[in-house]
Amino acid sequence: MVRTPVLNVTTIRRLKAFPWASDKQVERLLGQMDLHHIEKRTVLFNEGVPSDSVYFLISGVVKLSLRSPDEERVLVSLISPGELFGITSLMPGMYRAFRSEAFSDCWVSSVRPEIFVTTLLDVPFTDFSALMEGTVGRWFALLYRYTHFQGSSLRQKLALALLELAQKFGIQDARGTMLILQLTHEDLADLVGASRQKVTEHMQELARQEVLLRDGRRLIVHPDRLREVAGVLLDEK
Amino acid sequence: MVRTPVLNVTTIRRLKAFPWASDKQVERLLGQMDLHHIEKRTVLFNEGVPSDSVYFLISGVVKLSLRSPDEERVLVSLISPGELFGITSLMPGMYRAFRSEAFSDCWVSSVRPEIFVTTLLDVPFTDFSALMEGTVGRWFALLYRYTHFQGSSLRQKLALALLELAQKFGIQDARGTMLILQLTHEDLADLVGASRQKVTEHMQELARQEVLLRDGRRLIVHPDRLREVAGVLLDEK
DNA sequence: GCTTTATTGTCACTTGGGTGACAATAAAAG
DNA sequence: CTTTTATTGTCACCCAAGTGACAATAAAGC
Repeated sequence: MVRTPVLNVTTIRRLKAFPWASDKQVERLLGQMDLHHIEKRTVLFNEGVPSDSVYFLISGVVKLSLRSPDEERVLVSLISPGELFGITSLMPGMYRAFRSEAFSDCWVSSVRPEIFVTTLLDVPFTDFSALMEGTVGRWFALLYRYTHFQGSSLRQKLALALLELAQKFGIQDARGTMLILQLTHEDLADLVGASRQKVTEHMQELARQEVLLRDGRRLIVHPDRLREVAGVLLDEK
Repeated sequence: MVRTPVLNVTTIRRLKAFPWASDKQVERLLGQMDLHHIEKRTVLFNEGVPSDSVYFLISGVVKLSLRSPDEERVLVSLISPGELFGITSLMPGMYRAFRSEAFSDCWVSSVRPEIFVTTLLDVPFTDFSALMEGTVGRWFALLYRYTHFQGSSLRQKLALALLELAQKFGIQDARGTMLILQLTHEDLADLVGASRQKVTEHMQELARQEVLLRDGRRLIVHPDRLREVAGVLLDEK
């Protein structure tokens, strides 16, 4: 039989979680948190599902992962006791980017993000959430790209990088999405961590397959075909 | 001569920045923001310096980069007009993780993070800042690792990953920092995006060089030597 | 303890992408 | 327009890391 851990202010302090919060705030938060025992290998949430809870790890280890284009699993991070995770739920309308599963037997607690924020910070959740999206949302997009670089070929990395550029710098054009940016192959190489020469080769290959085309030194890309090449079944905004 | 852009509520709305904020809030914020013209290739801030301002890009393109172990530049991201950047300043005591420089001629505006937060969200900056650190701080650490993976050898990636694990799961031991975690070489391979076999080879090499040692299936590492191997001149917390 | 299963160690072979070198263009600068 | 400089294209060669295959250990289960 497993002994249920005590979840009180002392426990929280020992785990060095929320060091800035007052005892009163922590107590109020604890009153709203539930407690689950999760057996090793159990999946807490999968990538793609709506983000509706913040999780707090009390004991054990939680693993965050995603699947790469070749069906391999990329281990993104291991969560240690005292850490919060699943924090995409602090931004509006987000979906889980990673799968989380118990790496060992765990005790986990969860809260609705609105309660988490309003308890620890005296501010409406929607305001906080919107500010988060406007600020750290970009970091998250970056993290998304970099984690998906793992286990991808140069070709796929290029497609992924161009996709991000298209979202940021693209304007609609009769022939596709035009990037209003003067990018050299060297810039692209620095972006995906490759050599200039190989980028040239792959860009030509992509042009030959009509995934993109060059108008002088401007690029026109086809986001849907890029998505196909990137091999990531991403439905993210 | 360059024409100074008008920075008013209409401009902000056109750039689709802070869509959640009221006209009044935006106006108050604008009153506190300054305006700079930055010429192409000018460095706004370098990695390692204290983060003390939030930046807002009005026009042009800003480039975020870092230098890899082999002195190459990794292009982390290109910022488009309407985006905020330099947001590590929203967390306490942070240093710039990336260099930011003008990729083209730019108009940039900056504010002190305290003013930014208190204007857009009615909450003390220290509270907000602490909550940010406790939540998205982890994302940032991840982003840090992944961006530094670029242009690193497997050996360096392993060192970097082990360093992160030591921070999370390490306890002091007479022989170094012991990881209280049962990690297989396959787990490590998934973490750094490599094959199991090569990880085995490199781990042996690292053990031979006394960067780490194995006690049964537990790892004991030397963070300072790992840092050396990682080749990243990181002084981060 | 003994058997089964998971993990580690080792090696030969293949391959994607790095490197250097140089030609062919295309932009800038004058 | 012409010269200079930056960018793109192409190739041969090399190397780090992936792959498959199997032996050697070490844990875990019984």
